[in-house]
Amino acid sequence: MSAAAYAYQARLRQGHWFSGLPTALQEALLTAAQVQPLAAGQVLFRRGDKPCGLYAVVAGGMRIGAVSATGKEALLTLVEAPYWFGEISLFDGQPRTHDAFAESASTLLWVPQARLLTLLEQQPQHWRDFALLMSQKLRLAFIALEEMSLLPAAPRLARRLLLMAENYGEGEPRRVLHLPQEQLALMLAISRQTTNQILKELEGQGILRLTYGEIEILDWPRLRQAAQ
Amino acid sequence: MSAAAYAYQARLRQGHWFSGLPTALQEALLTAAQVQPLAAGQVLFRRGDKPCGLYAVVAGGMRIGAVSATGKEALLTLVEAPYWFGEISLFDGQPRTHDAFAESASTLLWVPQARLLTLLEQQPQHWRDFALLMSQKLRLAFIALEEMSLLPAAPRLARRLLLMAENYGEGEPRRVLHLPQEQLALMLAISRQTTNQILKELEGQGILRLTYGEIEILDWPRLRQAAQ
DNA sequence: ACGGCTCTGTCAGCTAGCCGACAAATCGGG
DNA sequence: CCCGATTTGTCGGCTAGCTGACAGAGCCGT
Repeated sequence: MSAAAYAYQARLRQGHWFSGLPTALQEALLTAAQVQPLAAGQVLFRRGDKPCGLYAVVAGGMRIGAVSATGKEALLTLVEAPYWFGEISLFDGQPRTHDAFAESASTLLWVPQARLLTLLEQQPQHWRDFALLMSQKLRLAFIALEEMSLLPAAPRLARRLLLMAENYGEGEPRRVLHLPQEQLALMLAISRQTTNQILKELEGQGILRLTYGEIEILDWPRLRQAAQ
Repeated sequence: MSAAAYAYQARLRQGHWFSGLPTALQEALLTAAQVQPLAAGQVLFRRGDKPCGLYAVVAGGMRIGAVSATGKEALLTLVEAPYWFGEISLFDGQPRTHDAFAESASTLLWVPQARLLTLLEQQPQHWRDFALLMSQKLRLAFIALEEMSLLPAAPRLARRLLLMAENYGEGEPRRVLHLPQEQLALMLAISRQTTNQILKELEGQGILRLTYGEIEILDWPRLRQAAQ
């Protein structure tokens, strides 16, 4: 359809999942995709919304989380390019599990649900390829659940930093994480104050450098060590 | 192959996932399945094991969990008939995420990996049906993660009791849960003592009845209320 | 019916991490 | 360049839930 999506082909190929797809499916996705720009803070979908298709972050970043009945926020992840999400509702047709909104001005590729389903009707073997996305997330979720019950706050924080720096396995490692400590706290389910305390401790050891709204990783091996 | 698996057809049809499958796939699964009895405590697979196929509990119960490097155990779930598990490794071919062993003397149906893959090569549209299993688990994992960060121990425990009584959405609700408080504690990542305290509190309110190794649900509406 | 095992019930500290509060630093817009 | 908003840094008090310990109760094999 819109050839505009092809502009991001190279960026997407840096991702683990996309680059592992058969070329024909890569092509089909790009053909079906539409470019969707988002302003900072703009909502893409909310928990409970109807399925609307699959998305890829190609620029900027998305916050995926949920707000509880009592107003407390649980942040699941903060993802950057090249990262695909939204596949659960593709499979089961059930409502969205989370809220998604742009962390900063961002660009997404959007593959509408109907086009995906048409594609999959013609090429049903690709269901497996999309399921692969889900299996990655299920593995990550299991790991997170387990760490939550077994590890104290400090190593959990270190692990999360490493995971985010590697964009959850997609893309190249980044040295600088652009996120406020408050949001990191929400992801780890620890308070902002405790988060700050642990970060300061790591900075004191020369492992991190903290600046306004940013965390820079200075010493990867020792950060890995702090993650146990 | 072995017609023995057909003996459990009716039991499996009580499950949400299996009963929703196309009849042809139900048949194919039963044909491909082998009956596998397990003694109490017997290990089915361990974290890190190679993929070996898909399993269904048809009698007894399985404990799914993992032991950390430091020896602490995190129990993910305790599942009873009719419940299917083991599908993640089917999709990505990666090692098992958890340990699985029989809670009591149990009977499983085992559909070997190779047979499944052959079946899926011939009927690739069924990849979606298996992915549905995964989507259910991912949704449950997300809910668990969120509750862990947002809810205090007591409502979390109440929710888990309800979930287990409904066997995680599969099968009919059961009034009596046969599990020691210690195991419930491991699932919720709270201590055995705290678990006991909360249970006693609920018993005092007439919501539960506690006996040796068992928890009986007396008042469903009020348990739901205690779960917020 | 006895002894060992598992499970429950309940103490009394202890402590990790929460909460509220507030000052200081940084950033962006008019 | 100034003002308001956001973020960081750091208190001190509080408390939910942990740890360890131990008694009693139910169950199972011999």
